[in-house]
Amino acid sequence: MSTSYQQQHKAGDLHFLKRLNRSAILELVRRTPGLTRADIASQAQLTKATVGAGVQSLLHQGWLREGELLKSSGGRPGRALHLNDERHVLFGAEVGVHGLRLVACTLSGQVLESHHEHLVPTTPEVTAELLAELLHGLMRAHLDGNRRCLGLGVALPGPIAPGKPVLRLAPNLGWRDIRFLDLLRPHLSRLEGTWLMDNEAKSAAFGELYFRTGNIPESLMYVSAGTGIGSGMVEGSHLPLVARGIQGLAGEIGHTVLQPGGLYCHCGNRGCAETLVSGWSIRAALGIAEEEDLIEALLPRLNEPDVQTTLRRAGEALGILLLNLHHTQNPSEIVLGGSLTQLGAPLLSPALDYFKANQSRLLGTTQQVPLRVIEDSTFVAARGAAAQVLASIIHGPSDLI
Amino acid sequence: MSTSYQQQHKAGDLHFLKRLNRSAILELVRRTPGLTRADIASQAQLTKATVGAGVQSLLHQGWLREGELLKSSGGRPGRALHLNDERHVLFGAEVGVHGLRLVACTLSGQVLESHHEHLVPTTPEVTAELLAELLHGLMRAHLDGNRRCLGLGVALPGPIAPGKPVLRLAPNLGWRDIRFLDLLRPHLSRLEGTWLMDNEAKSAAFGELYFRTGNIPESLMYVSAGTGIGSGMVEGSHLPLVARGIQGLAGEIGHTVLQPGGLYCHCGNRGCAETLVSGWSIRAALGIAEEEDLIEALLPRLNEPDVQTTLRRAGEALGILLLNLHHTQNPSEIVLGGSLTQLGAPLLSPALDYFKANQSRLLGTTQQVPLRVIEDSTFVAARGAAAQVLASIIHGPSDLI
DNA sequence: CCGACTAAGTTCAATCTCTTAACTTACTTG
DNA sequence: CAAGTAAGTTAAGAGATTGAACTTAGTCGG
Repeated sequence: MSTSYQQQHKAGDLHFLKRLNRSAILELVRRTPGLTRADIASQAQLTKATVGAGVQSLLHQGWLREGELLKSSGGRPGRALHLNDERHVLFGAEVGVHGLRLVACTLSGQVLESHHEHLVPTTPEVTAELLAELLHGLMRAHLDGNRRCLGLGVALPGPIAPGKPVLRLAPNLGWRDIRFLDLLRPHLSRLEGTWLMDNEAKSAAFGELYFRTGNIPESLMYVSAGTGIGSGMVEGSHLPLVARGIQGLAGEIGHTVLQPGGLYCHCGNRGCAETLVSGWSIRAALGIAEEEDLIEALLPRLNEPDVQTTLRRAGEALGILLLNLHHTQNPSEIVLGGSLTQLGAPLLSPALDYFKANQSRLLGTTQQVPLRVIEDSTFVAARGAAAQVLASIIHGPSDLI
Repeated sequence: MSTSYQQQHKAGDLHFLKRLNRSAILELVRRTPGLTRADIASQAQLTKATVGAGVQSLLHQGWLREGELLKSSGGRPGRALHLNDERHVLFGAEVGVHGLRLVACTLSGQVLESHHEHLVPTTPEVTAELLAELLHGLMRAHLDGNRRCLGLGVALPGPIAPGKPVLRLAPNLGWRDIRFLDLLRPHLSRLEGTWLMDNEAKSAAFGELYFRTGNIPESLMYVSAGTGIGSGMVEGSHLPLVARGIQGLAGEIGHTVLQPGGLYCHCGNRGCAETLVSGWSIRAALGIAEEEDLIEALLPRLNEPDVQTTLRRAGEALGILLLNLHHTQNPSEIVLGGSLTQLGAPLLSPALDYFKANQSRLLGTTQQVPLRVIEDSTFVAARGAAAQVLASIIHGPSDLI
């Protein structure tokens, strides 16, 4: 699992304990807005006195705010506590194959502003400079002296070296071994806080789990179907961890083999999932040029038989892929995003049908794993990267809490 | 991930902190035998005073023992610390399709005694009674008043309901929804400590990672190739967590689809990995009856062309399975066990060759993921279940530390 | 309208754990 | 054999949580 911010703390002192309790309080309110001090005390197994002191300091530092007085249940009514969305800002960005996406968002994950710049990234250096410029615009608008910047997260379309901020490979950008944050830093010296980068599907998965309130799934898998196909798995409701693998290859489901002896993939192997379902394989099957936008080109053609056949076959492969993930990692919830979801039923129905028909074969349960499709996932990864910044501060070694 | 013993502690008091530090000290010595108090202090970021007090209490309770005086490096020589293997005992058992396996082992994972009872389990009740009887033998031999029993772990051949001690399904035993510990308990009232049960591949994976000393891999996947085929994934060197999934289906790689439209599997779906590589599919392909021991039947026939073809095809499927796991979860290390490994090169060479040939395609690195084959994995799962007992005590809410 | 009741939140002395700093122990080196 | 160095111990002090008493702020019933 090993997320970058995971505490190496095997042991701790009193200061560590204090921070642990502060972050536990903050987490409880984050996940269940409107909790009272008394609720926190009973849920976190702390005394009223400790919670009182902790809440006091979190209020003072602008992490929490007091809300309405709750209905009394016979005694003194409790005071609702909420995240204070006014005093901090998180920045998230995604470098995609077809553009840059940026968000500024609050502690609770509310997007203050987003921006989508359509372009085909060229070199890492030029892309970093452009992204920095766009980020400057967001910073000007939201760092007005009232808000403190907590940091920047960048999502990238490829595996990241674990432990090091290095993009190992982005086949669809033609990039390899890029220290993208280092390219960004000279242009953004005034952006303070935590800087991090991650794979886009992993950032997206993290954000989808982390910003949720109420009933939190134990784990969540995000499947990103675009030019390539990748996934991110997040587990643990308290401190969600992202599965990375020793080389950052966890989630490279596009290169799992579904058809032994099948078509050659750009990775050199045969029968990879991406040869069956991916933006590039659909382009290849239908002869759509790189310059054209795949979705725009296909949406008017969905009634054509060859388009339908291609999408149905791709959808069937996607269904198998989803079922294989179910039997390999069995996430509590699957979220399907990426540009291909915009193609709708012709692609998705065969996938969802296969998954639904087969997911309960082993156990014979009626319990179904929820599978949610996000039609517009434009900012999901960028927002997820911002979520990772917040988590790194709440659970990491930072002293802001 | 969510192992049963994972602390729900979101917050803690001073007593919790003390236990955390004690368990950190114990973990450090466990992973690096021969550490001195000074080494622990620097590695755990604690002061000499805290470590001194912690070690004192762990010595007193029989967890640690003082060893030899180390070579001085100019000043007072440090005193080596080791796990005390004399004062505690862990019991582990596995209910397999072809027999019961039991071990008694020490804190450091050393097997004091093991027993393999060849039989085909009948009903859960009868099996539990027999297992209890065999365990009584081990208890008599090793609970001599000098040792305290820390608990019992039972490994079972099927998915376990997460959070509940229920075996959801064991297709090769014909069992379903069995509370095996509840069946065992009436016969073993004198076996004190933590009781737990888990899937055999998950127990095996856990034990292979947990009892290792020195350089610990960040994660480890155990692939169990026997009558069926399953896997277990463990991550995190400090507190290793076992991936289970929301229904306990994580690791059911035998039912990932490798051949769309392929043969029917007993689960009802088509083209599952188990239809290509598993004890039962090899039996089916070669017409070997259930009554015969598969390995004994095949070992003399390895030169026959149809046996070679069958095993080569199965091996190729196993290779694809391993590569898919590499691209889905990317473990730091893969361990291959289960009875089929005894078939040797005819099955394994195609698998290992395919994996080695393809694992570095994406990144183009020279770094290879180590893949180790265990020829005799008889007691791996039982010992792993014992490891899980130890972990549940060191990291769990128990007050023995 | 008012007093009894209940539960939320606060205050403060007590308790517990870690830390700092001085001290003791034990071996190496010249 | 004395100086030097590092391991390990001890005792006073600092800091965080706790428990109990207390204050606050509602509801409920007469």
